[in-house]
Amino acid sequence: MTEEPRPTLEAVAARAGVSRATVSRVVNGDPGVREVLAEKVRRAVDELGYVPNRAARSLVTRRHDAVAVVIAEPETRVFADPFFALQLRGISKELTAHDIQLVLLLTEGRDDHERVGRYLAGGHVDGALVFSLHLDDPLPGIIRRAGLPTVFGGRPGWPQIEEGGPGAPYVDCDNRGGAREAVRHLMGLGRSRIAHITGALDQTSAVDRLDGYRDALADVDQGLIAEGDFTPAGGERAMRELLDRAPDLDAVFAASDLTASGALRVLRERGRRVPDDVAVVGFDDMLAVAEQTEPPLTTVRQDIEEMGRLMAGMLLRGRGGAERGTEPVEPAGVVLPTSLVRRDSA
Amino acid sequence: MTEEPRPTLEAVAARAGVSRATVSRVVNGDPGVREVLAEKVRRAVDELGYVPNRAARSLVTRRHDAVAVVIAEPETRVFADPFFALQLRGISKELTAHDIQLVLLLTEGRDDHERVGRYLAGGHVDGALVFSLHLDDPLPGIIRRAGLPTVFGGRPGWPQIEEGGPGAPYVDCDNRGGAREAVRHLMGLGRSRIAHITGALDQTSAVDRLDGYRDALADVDQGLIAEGDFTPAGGERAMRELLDRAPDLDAVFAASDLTASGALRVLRERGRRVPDDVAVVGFDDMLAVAEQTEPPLTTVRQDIEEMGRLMAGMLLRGRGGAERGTEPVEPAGVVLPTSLVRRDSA
DNA sequence: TTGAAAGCGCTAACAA
DNA sequence: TTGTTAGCGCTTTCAA
Repeated sequence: MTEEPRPTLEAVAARAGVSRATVSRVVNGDPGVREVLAEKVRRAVDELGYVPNRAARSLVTRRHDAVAVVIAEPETRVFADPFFALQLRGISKELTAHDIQLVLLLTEGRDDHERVGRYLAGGHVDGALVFSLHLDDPLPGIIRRAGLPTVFGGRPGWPQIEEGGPGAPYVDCDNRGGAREAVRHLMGLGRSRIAHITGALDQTSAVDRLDGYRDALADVDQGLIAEGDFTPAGGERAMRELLDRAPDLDAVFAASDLTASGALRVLRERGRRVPDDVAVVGFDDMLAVAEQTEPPLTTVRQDIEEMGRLMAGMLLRGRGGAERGTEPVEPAGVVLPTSLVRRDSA
Repeated sequence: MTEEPRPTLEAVAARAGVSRATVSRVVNGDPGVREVLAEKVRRAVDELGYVPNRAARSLVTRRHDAVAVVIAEPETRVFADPFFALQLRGISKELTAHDIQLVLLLTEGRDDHERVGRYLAGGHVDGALVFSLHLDDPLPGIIRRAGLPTVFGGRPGWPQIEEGGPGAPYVDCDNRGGAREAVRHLMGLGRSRIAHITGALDQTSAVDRLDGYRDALADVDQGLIAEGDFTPAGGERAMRELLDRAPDLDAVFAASDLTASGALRVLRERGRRVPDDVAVVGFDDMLAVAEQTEPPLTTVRQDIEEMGRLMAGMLLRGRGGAERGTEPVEPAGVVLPTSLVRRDSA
């Protein structure tokens, strides 16, 4: 590693024939510098290829221009789906536009939680974007205690209103509304025995989608609800269960596209035609899945990348948890709309 | 943001009744400190909840304990597959074990290249792990010029041996060997008209898999090769082409599982039974795809997470590009073995 | 509008 | 073995 000493403020100042302070002002866009000098400085910066030393800057400003993205418990099956990739893209775009660095923290298991907690509390980043999948995850608590501005991805599992204060800021899609729309679509198709395969019910998204399903139905036949876990295998299992329990069902709303893909396989295996005998609607609009199933899947789309962008935006605009001074007026959560994408399965 | 001033070395030193230097030594594991004092210091650290200020440390050590992960051109279709998620997991695990931070840099388009180049050259990280998908990507060049230790994910597209020096370090799976094994497996099944749907040929992985296909065959019928692009749609297109051009084919080796899934759909549509009429082998062993196709896909597995871990390991062990002093003796690239996973399609 | 100077919290000689 | 001290490169009062 050839250690070519990179130019410092000092060097730029010397070259431009001004003081370090002036260079600093120009570099940081302080308007109180005569244009003649500013120009000189800019030229010197260019010629020398000067890049500010972030460490030195942080040391005095106590800012880091970096935020942590914490993805908790990325079990293979969950993490490996395109969800986080897209969300990361959205986040990255927004952060990049503001010249903020993205520090990625992946955790699995208790030890990691502690490590992450220490890191976040350690004051190395200016804020955090947190994805916590499970209701009983201790990480959100740890993070809140760290007193760092934070925005959550997905509605957090704990009660939003605490001690009169605002809840934790989060971004989510309208799981409940989307589910409602899916079921209503099936009803519009004339289906009357509409089953639901849930997601993993220790995640708010699954709970909300189940609630949406219930919303849409006048009265719900419990026998038409089977528990899944967002995976194809879970979808298969639940579909078999449903078919045994309620052979007369004529539609299925699955909590995810992956779930639906499993359900479709079982339906095919059992000789039910889709959508003729049984109409199927998924959730997510994961293209790699929804477009590839047999038949292609009608599903509820959520704009995942946009959710990421929004999370980052909220954090940067100071909507992160630990506010300073003025109490936040806006609601804690931002919920993005979903839309139904019609393909062939319903 | 309540700015509770976090304790400094100074504070710990005062509390422990020693000098800052001693505290620093203890914190950094310098053995030359009497156990009595060390213990006192450790207690003070605990009581105060002291966490070293990384900025201050970097400023003097000129190290950052941070590594950049650069993912170039994450077009939706490519980035959204589980590949990077898994690789990131592997990388994250290795870095975490060494208490190194992961700074994620996603790029799309020229402007970003420049920005990334500037960031890497700016000396904010100690090294970089780079995923560049396309042969003509300018990013690798930019990065090498930045003079930062770097390990590439996937065999880089430029010639490995330059001016007698070692090539750029990289980690890849044995694309060529895996392809060879896939084709030989098909031959072992008695197939004689084995077609190949390539990946995007501006990526080395696709080129290497094509070479492997050619290796296995005594003489290759060009009519049995169709160009794909790693997507299902590409697989469909290529499969149609092949079926028209060589209706007598009895096997297909697809450059990826996604490609294979498209091919399977066309085969079904054309009434060819798999594997009876046409045997199909994919590449990647992406579970979400390979286990879900109809029939489940026989494919070549690569251990993606392990590749990530290895990349990080190489970088940390100083095998990154810009060496200091001793010339690296090991070969530039590390190639991980693949293995054939048999399911039902071949 | 500009410059001089005082640190930010830490490590690393060097002395003791 | 421990302490003293001199910066690392930057921002930010404060004076000029």
